[in-house]
Amino acid sequence: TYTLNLLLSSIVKLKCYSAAIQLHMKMNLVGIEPDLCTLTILINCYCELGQVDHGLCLLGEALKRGYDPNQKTFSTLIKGLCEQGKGVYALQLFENMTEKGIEPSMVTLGTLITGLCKINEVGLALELLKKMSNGNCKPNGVVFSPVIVALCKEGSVDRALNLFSKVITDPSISPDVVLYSSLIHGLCNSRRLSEAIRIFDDMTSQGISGNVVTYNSLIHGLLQNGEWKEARKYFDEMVDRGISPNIITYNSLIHGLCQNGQWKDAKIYFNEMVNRGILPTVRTFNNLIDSFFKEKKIGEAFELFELMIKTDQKPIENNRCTQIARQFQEGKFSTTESWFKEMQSYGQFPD
RNA sequence: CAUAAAGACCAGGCCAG
Repeated sequence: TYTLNLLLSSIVKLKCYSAAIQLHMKMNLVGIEPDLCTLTILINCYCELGQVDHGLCLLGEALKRGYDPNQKTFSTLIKGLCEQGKGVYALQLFENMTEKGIEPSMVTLGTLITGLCKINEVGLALELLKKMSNGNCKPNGVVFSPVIVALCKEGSVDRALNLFSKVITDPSISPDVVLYSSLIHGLCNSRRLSEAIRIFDDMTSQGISGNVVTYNSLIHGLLQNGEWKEARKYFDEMVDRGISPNIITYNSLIHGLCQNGQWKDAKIYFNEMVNRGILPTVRTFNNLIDSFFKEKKIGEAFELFELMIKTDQKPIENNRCTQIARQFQEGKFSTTESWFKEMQSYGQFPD
């Protein structure tokens, strides 16, 4: 059974959920009995396949076999219920487990809070947090970041700020880089960059250093706000501090620089990224190609389009620049009129 | 601490407004 679980676990890591379920059924026929861990893995599989009901049946099976479902079993189900939009049932299950004498762990609480936030039930999440902070087990820092993210997303940035200041002044909670980054990201997306930077500086002075995600949010936010020089400053700072930019950094940077008309720099970063061994994704290509078309750099755009195809990437369908590039490929722009027309759809007039 | 559970970052298209 131990070996079976090991195997199931790696199958799940590959996201082959139905394969895992089938394997379990076969092994069951051969007489290998599932333990609680097996069942928890399978519950997760059913949840991922959108079949929470089957997951609940497995909880029943666990009970029938005399197993005591633990925090992990319940967390898995709670997550599944939330992902199906059944936040109320998730809350019920959370309360049920408490009644049964299984103390929810921080992870269980975090799972529930995250699940509720992701289905726009921030209200329920906040209510639950309030109840929990009056109880015996105080929420840790982790459970607050999904709430902050959700509040920002729904536009209640000020409420997020409020909650954040309560959290960081609470002596029983030690804020971490994720908590700060969540707020920084929310502020960036609301174009409140000076506040984002202030929080970033606060974080640094608290001895918490930003990581690649923190910098990504800032760089992206600055670029969306037209502050591309600032964005490059943070990019340099990040590299100076020994933080390696990742594909998301480069995609944000390239896209943002293009939007700000800095396509030459964008191309430099594209080359830098390749030199660093970071493989451009189809997004990277699309951003650059799109921008080259807009800049009427047809040759460069087409060169990249071919490079994209050479390096494995499938062009994005339903996309203006893919369509135009294809038509180039097929030699459809033999007439100036057709080209003219296509380029007009870009809001540009060919020279 | 083991085989199972929680938080932050990137383009476009479509639909809704």
